[in-house]
Amino acid sequence: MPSASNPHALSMLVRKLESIAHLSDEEREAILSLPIRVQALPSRQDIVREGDRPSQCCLILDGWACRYKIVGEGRRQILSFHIPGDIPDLQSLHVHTMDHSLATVTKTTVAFIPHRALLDLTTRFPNVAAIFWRDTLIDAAIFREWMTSMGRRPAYGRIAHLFCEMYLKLEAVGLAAEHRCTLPITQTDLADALGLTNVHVNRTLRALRGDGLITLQHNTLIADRWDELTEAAEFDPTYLHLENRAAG
Amino acid sequence: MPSASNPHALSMLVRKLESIAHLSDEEREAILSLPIRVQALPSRQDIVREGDRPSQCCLILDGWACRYKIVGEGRRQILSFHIPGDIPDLQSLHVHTMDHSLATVTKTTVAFIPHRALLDLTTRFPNVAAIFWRDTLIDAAIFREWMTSMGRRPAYGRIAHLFCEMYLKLEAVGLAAEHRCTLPITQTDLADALGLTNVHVNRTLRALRGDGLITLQHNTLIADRWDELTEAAEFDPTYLHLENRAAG
DNA sequence: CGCCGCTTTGAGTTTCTTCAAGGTCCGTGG
DNA sequence: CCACGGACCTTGAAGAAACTCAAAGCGGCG
Repeated sequence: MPSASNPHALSMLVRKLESIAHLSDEEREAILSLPIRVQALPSRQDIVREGDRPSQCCLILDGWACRYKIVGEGRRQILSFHIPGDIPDLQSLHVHTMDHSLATVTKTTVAFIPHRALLDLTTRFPNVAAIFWRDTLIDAAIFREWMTSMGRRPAYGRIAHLFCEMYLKLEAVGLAAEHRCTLPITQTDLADALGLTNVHVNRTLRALRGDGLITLQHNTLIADRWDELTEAAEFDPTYLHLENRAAG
Repeated sequence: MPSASNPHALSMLVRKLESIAHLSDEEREAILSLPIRVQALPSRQDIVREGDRPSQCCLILDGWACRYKIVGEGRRQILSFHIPGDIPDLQSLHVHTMDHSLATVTKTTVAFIPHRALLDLTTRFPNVAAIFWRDTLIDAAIFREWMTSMGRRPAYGRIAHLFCEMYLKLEAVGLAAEHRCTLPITQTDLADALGLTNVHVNRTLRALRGDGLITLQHNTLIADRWDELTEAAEFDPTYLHLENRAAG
């Protein structure tokens, strides 16, 4: 269902950017008038593949996506999860060959924005360029935290840490509150994101539930004891650099 | 030993940037005339610490540095290694609070460049801004590859992969050739970078040596069988995005 | 109702860790 | 010149965390 220009779609991007930096009225207007092509995608579908040289970026409007790499025979590493407001392949503006793939996790609505329009925007508004740059830097900060989790946290804390992170990211764009959020991913996704197996994730989730830290059913996560969850995760939100919490 | 402006120092930065993008003469000149303060540091010394809000960036001129986080009691995760030409804290230009620390590995010479001078440079030369942005994006690509290693490669391939990466990074700035390079890090550093213990790294190195893939002594790494090493690592250099190999 | 994808559980195995003790190398000081 | 100390490397033995393989249970959707 292509759409020439849908202000509601781009307002998701504005909200995301305002969760990490300040936008002037003029900048907000310029972003809202970016040309987009809206598209609905089924779950589990590749959007961009490793080796591609895309000429557009992909803004998530609804649903979840993930970046991943495949190594060896069928071993998958999920590199990040993406929620509405994210542009998971923003790096393709300046790094032309994809070194990983991007796929939907759930049924997803995305908006494609031509590189040309984004580059033009960054030329006219250097401050918007800086904010996009900042967004990719926060992306990198999250990678660093995931590396730390995979290298130095046991499964229990690793899962807890991811839950804390996803909750705060969703909250920052107004998609979660009261320590409750949707988590539309399978245990196998979780395992591939955390460097574990689905079996071990299953057993560790049971431990988290047994300790009363979380409730997780029907794709809904409830952090019943947020403080204990962050403690188990050794979670410090600094790395998310959410300097301006978005209003709900 | 402060120095008002040392063209030799900044030529290391120019060489690094030219290994990932093209610079015009004017841009090169502007970079070479950045104000710097050169400083010699001993090994194992913090340069910037988690929580700091630096007002300058740090260019490595000689020696190695690393970024790291400490979690829990004394568990360390090394996030990246840095070699001459790198600006490991370039992200501090737009992400003001450090979410990790930066330290020397060996005796190191660094050049500090004020944020103000770098921001001014990026304002005057948007293309230089794009190249700096690109550099931080390649940084992120390397994080993704490390995540993939830690999540989905066993110790043997993980070590092999790091060796391939460091060799190519050194080669790209003219600091290595013929599958031989310096590797001035301890087995404990290696362990902390790869999410292993020093004991296990030691045993796995023995296996790599025993298989004839590498020679490693006196801080010198020789990839005796480069092709088998890359194969063991499932190494694909795409993620380094070395589009313009620097001449030696 | 039945299928398919996802979750759960069990049993046995591997990889990696922990703890502990020697060994080697090298710089420093007597 | 040699003894000493400290940092780093090496090795052994035991144990824990996580994996593999396999099967059964659950649940939502067509």
